[in-house]
Amino acid sequence: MNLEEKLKSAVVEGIEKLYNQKPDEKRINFQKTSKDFEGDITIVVFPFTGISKKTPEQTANDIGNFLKENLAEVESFNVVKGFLNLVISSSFWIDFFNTASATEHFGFATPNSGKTIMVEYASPNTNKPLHLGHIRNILLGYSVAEILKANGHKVLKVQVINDRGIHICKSMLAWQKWGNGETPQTSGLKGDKLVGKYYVEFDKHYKSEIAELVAKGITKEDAEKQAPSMVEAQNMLLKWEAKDTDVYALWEMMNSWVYAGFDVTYNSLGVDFDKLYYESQTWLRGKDEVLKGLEQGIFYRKEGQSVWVDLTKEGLDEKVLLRSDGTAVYMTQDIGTAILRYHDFPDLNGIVYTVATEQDYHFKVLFLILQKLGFEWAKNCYHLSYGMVDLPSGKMKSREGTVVDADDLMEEMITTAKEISLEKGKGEDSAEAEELYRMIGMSALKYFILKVDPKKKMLFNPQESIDINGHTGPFIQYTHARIKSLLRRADSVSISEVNTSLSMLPKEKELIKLIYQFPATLKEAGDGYSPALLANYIYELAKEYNQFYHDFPVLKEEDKDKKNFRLQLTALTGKIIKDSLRLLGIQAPEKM
RNA sequence: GGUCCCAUAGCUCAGCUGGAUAGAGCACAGGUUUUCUAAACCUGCGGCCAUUGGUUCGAAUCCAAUUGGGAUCACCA
Repeated sequence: MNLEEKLKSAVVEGIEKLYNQKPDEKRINFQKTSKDFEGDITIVVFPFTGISKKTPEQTANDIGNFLKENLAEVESFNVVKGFLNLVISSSFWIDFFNTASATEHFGFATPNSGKTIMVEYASPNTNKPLHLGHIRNILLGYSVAEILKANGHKVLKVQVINDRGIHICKSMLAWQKWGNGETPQTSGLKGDKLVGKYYVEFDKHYKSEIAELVAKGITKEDAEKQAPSMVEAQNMLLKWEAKDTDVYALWEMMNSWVYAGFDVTYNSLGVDFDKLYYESQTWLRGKDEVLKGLEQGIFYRKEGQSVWVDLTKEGLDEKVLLRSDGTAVYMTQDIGTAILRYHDFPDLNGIVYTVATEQDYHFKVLFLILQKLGFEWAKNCYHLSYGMVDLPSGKMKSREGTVVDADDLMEEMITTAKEISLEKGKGEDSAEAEELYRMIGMSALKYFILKVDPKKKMLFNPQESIDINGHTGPFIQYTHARIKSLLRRADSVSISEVNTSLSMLPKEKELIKLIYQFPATLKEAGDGYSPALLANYIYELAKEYNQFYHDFPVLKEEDKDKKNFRLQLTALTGKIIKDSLRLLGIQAPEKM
């Protein structure tokens, strides 16, 4: 039983004894005591004045007295208006501290003690390189997965690769016509960049063809359909669906280039996957499921043989699931993929889809359809919807070329980290130093993105993101490095359990209280799929530690017990920072 | 037009299920080094929490309307 639970049941008991009436447990809430008053935990007693029939002050005093007499942890209390401020005994805090220090990964739940959850993230198209938007997706998905693991769940990281469709054919066609056999090896380009180049190439030709046709007096709409490039691309798609050997071989070759390119980016980002789903392998399954639903009368046909689902009762629209020519739409594939996943992993307790907020409607519909099809598990599917990343210049538009390329961005971050280090006179010319610049640059980028509430859209200002002071990843890394440096110097000192009678300084107690909140914060971050909660927490912790570090000696403290205590406090803080950073996908250097 | 999301300091963001005088960082002005990493720490400056009404002991937080911004509503993906 933790402190809050103990307090809660004691408050219930106390109110019952004092006023002969049971209070509503939900109305008992605790909060941190404001800095302006003495105390650790505050109970708001306004809700109980109805029961006590006394003034808030008297009620608070009654309850305070009861708690003080009946709970060893409550050392004293004071009352300000309707606020009952409790002072928790320092022996409680030290006891807690000793246990936490002795725990391997303090705050983490026992591995595999919870549910099995699949987290989907990244899921790019294969015709364009990854950009800043993908970075937010990837960092979020990865971090959520790691946080869920830390909360004891078994997690499967997956992505679905959109490797099928007309867009791929466009790149293929352009490469065939104008590529002269160029490969990543001969061009020196990353595979995804090379394929992306031909996608752009296609678009260029396509547009000029349209312009030509329009000049001849054809409407724009018709021109878009008649343009020779488009007709050819569509033919290619038909050939692909018929598994034409040549087209298939080309498709496989170019996809392999893209995957190799993506892998490089994933590697730089430090993320991984347990399983990949390819749409080319799942799209047919979706068709089957839709046809089954049609037989069961869940869906219906419209004129022209297209298949639809009616969601008007749910306040949504009608949605097409199969075109009149029988081909699949996006939704069809997603239905198939979801069902396949539960087939692959029967013990799955939920799927988290990390997909941009633009698709809120799509996922609402998807989950509804799955429920209509009778899949109970659909209610455990969650759309982790994240906001767009805007630039100071406005929105990112791939068509307008205002996209921030993922690889370029990372490189720039690392270069800047190096420049700053050199400016500060901390640079040196070694492989080790290069690795450090990489860690710092990447942490600036990752923290900048992860500290923002996923649901909210965010502004990505390149200059601020590269910042290393203040509320940033490097600041937290620095705190960790500082801690490590201190501990290195202390390695000859034996660390032993702290005596509960030791008197703590306010700053030390503040640190312990903050550490006390770590498990709850980690749990909230998991339950709410929000790395931002964790990110903001470690910033607080790092800041609190830095203040402590600045004001009080650790190694130079002469009192042996105090020195031991401070060393352990330092060690525990360092462990929590390191563990938390890892959950955010950020490395914690030993030196900076 | 329907539906959904958002609005907090000059800028970027915190503020958990309603609780005490709304917090950080950046920017700006200044200060701290014979002592464990100054990528640190401290002080100052900065707010009608978009507006209006409601709910109640109590609202940045809940409800409604208004204004401004964004997303979405394809036999696209």
